[in-house]
Amino acid sequence: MSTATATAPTAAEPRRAPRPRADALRNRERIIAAAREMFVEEGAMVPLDEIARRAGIGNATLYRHFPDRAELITSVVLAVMERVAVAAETAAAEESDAFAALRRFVYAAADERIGALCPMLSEGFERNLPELEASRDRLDGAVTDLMARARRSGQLRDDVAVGDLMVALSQLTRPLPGTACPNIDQFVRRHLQLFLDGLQAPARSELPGTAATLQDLSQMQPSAVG
Amino acid sequence: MSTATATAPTAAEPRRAPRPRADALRNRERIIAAAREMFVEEGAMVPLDEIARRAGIGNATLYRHFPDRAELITSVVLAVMERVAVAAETAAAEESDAFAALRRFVYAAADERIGALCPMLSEGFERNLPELEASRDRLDGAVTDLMARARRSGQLRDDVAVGDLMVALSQLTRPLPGTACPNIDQFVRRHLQLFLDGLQAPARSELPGTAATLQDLSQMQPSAVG
Amino acid sequence: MSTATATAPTAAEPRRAPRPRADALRNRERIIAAAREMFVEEGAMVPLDEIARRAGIGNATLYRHFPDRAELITSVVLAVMERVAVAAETAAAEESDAFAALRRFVYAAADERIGALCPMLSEGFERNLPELEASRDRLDGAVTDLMARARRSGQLRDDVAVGDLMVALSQLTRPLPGTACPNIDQFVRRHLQLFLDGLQAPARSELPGTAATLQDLSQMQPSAVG
Amino acid sequence: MSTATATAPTAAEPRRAPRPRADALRNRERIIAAAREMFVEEGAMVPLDEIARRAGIGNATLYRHFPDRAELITSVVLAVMERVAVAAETAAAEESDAFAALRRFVYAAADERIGALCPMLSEGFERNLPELEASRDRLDGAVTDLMARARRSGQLRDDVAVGDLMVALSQLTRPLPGTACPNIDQFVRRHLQLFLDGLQAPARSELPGTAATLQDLSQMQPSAVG
DNA sequence: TATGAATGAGGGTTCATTCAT
DNA sequence: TATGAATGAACCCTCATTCAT
Repeated sequence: MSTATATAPTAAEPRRAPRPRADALRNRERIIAAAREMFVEEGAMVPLDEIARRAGIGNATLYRHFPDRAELITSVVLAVMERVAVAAETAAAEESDAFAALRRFVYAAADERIGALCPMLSEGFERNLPELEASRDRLDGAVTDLMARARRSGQLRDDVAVGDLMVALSQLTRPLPGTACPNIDQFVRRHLQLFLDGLQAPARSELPGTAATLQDLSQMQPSAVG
Repeated sequence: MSTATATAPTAAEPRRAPRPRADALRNRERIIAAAREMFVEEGAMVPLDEIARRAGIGNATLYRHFPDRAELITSVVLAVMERVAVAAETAAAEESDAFAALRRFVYAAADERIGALCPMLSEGFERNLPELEASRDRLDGAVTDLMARARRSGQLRDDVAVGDLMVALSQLTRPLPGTACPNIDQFVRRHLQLFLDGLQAPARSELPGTAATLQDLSQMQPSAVG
Repeated sequence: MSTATATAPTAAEPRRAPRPRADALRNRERIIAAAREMFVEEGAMVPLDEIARRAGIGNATLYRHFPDRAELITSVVLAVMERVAVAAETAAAEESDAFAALRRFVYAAADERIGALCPMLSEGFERNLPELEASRDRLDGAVTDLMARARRSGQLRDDVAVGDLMVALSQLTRPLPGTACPNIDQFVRRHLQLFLDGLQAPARSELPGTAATLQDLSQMQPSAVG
Repeated sequence: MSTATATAPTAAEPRRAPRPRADALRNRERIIAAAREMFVEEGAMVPLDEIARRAGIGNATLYRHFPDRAELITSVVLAVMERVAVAAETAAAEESDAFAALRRFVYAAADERIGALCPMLSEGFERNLPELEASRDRLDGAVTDLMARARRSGQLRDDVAVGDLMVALSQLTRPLPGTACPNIDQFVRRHLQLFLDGLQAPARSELPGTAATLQDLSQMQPSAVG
């Protein structure tokens, strides 16, 4: 990326990414914010024109920034993942009790609408982009640390891994398409808490199957569909 | 279902429902079965023509049986709800241990693809149809019984209600649209087990909000959307 | 195609092309006719909606018959090629003088708007469809015969082949996109006549390059485009 | 072009055209060159952004020089017409035999991609611009001279005029849109030669219709289109 | 002036729904 | 009744053109 010299292009580099314009950047952020909201509220299939309208821009501008829906979804996923990773790191840093930190992260992730990440498990989603893998690894690392600490303190059962937490968390907070009823949130909190209780040590049961990391999830290939 | 008596036309009602033909009934069942499969595999927005094709009938035939998508969804929800209610009753009848019965129901509901019920929470879904309410009450009653019994035996925490279980169950087993990866099932089992562990008494935390019945969920009105 | 038994499907063939409906066939013909006119008048890039409107049908109906523009172009090319082949055979049958037959064919082809065939030389046009090859071979055979006869009678120069005639004929009669000026036709007649005069024996010059058949033209692959 | 004197601002005309900057002129030429190439390769409907990119400039710069596609086409037509006129004059000057000069011109025009002139016959093309008429007259004059000389020498038939030659020449060399197959050129040479043979005296037939000048062609108004 | 970005209008295509056989 | 066909509305996307840097 040559970030150091990026702002001073020499004659040897003729016109290479000549500094993104301020309003373009602002538009890009607006689009991602609008898309995140609408993905959460309406599902990943909302008309892109609606997103553009919510972002207050023309439809073609959206296409300039994100050539197709996949690109937009990827960018939203990236943005959410970053925010959730930050939440995990913040929880670890600011909470002294290990399980309290885990709980705080879970609620923070819900607030960040982590359910918006679920399109990344869909068919056709490109899981292997470098940026995405980097962000995923960052999130994975932060949550792994949170869980390891809780496990060391004897509060988290041994037989669960990051994948268990993240997928259940995503599913439990997943938005109902077409349902923008705010009441649902209070129920989600209860489900999360019950799930957290189930995560506590000592384990009250033996889990079927095996634990999974985020990488495992990323590797899962969707089966062919007729 | 009780179709035998319900449709028997008396002499006083001249031809109100002129006897559904055998093949028509078979078609109706085929459509519902195909729709349930495809809702689970592809989401509730699959093209109706695809459902018709999977059911092996013409598209217009589908419309004869179900005038629009909502009708079809309602019928599928009804069918699933019936099957899940039966599963609850069976679990109660055949399992001696109260929490084992609850667990068996949870897994049976997962097998019945209870996640396909989630469209009933969507905007535009008509929750107040008599048939639907009857079926919902039956399911509610059966699960309430299961939970009451488990609570009486001291195995289920006091602060949870049917709505908590059913919504979380639906969410955790909810299919990923466009993702037909079978691996996901093994993870779902783990999540359900962890959730069940969180349901056990003694309660390991104090739940936020209040417990909800299925009736409460049905009353929730989706907020207006621009 | 099993045309003989097509109207009486046995139980052994469950629903295989259950007889095309009369109005569907009529629509198909209307679309092809409208498309041919508009391709000739406006070029191959006319909006398909315009074709549908000219054909007096809805736009989606056009897509039911021809899934994309390529399919439609292929069908139009086929139809024109058939008509032109018939014209060649008719000219051969009804004209006693060999060169007169050739001339009659050339003018008939112009009247059939053979210039509408030119899209078949465009990039992305699928040249290798069986039906297309059959039609092309029929046309090639008919014109080859016409030319052979004229050559035997000493009226046609030896160094020209079917490809020379057909491509020049297509180009000279090619419609000007956006130009529906009828005056142009009288000029086209002059050009065709001049070209025919150039085809007469004895040859007034030595032609560069080599003669080409229609097959040769079909084999030409368009080079990659940046 | 006579740019030197035409744009020299006198003291009486205060800054009517404030001296075109060197790089602006260079850009203008680049655009025309790029447009000519792409019109020939891809047809007159290529996206203007593509032309700008091929020319190595921004899209808005193209619009500064040519407010719309029509202006650009006009300029390209002008440029090509100039080059073809020069070719005609050169052929007349350097070739002693009259018909050889005509033949040389025909091939030179093909090399100059005279087929790129065909948009000038399209609907919406503004034929009556002074510059265009001047250029057209120059070309007309040069070709008329060539033909007159060949006619005087008894090598060119009497019943053809400039319009016959130029339109046929344009059509026969016209590029196939989307087809950049180089093989076609060898065939074009054959067609041109055959056409030239048809032009030779003595006339082998009587031509239908009447001969046309370039002016006649310019006068032809496209008929109204639905 | 040259440029990247923004935009609205329009074309291609799909899909829920209706029609006619 | 069951069906293939027809339809228009809506979505995605492109492109000519304008705006702001």
